[in-house]
Amino acid sequence: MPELPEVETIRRDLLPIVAGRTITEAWVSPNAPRLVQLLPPEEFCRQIAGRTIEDISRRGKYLLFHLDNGLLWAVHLRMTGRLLHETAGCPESPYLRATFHLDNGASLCFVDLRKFGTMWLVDDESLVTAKLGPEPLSDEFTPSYLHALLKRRTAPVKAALLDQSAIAGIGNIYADEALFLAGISPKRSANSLSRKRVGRLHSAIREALEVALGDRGSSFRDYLDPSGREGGHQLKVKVFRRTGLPCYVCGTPIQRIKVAGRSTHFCPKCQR
DNA sequence: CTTATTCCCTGATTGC
DNA sequence: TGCAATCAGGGAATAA
Repeated sequence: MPELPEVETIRRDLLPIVAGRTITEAWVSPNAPRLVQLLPPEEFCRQIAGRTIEDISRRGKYLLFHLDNGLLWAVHLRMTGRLLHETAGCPESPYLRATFHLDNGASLCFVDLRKFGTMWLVDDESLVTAKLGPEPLSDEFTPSYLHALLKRRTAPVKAALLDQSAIAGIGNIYADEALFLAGISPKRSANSLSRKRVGRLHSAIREALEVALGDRGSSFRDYLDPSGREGGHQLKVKVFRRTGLPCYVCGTPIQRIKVAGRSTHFCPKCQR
């Protein structure tokens, strides 16, 4: 599940190898009817062909390719999407959903087992990212912002962290990790946290994301970088998918419960 | 406005 | 062992 650290790793890897490259031909699988949003797939392919990639940015979990005529190619990998860079065409795969051939013979190959991934070709970024909250690693994301946000919510604090309109880019892995680092139970109602605890949570969110970014993200099941390599942070998580294993701090077995409809891992002793 | 639920999709996992 | 039911999960849509 690519979250902010994984998507940012993809962005950083791809930028130097595709910036300045022109997409010579695009193909979308007829077996991926929901992949391309807002445009018929044929029209999407026709419009993106001939465009040069000038830059790549990221907003939350969205990867944004800036094209030479001002159009934006936005990609969301959702659960199982991968954007692979191949130097000699896309290998056969039953899960290959779209291909983008470049003018140097390389290709970007969109592979997505579960077909939840989506992409857009738009002239206005806000058509895709308008509802997103601030970037958690930006100056805009302050302890005061987080405090005000949590104060008006009665849902569990984890639900607030997963809400992309509140904070952009946190998913199930880093919500659990941040709450462990902050020593806060994922079940706690968001508005019950003191300002001091919110301050700790703010730092913990940044810590969890920055360390994971340094490890090139986490590969629990599906995530691979553009070269097909795994990230490294799955080996360092404190609670995520460590159900029954001892907490690194106190030795108490890590518990798994459902919060906000998502499996949630936490230490019942360290997180109150 | 917020919150809870359902749906999409398919391989992996669980349960009888 | 075998096969069916359930799970996993981001986010849109829907309902309350």
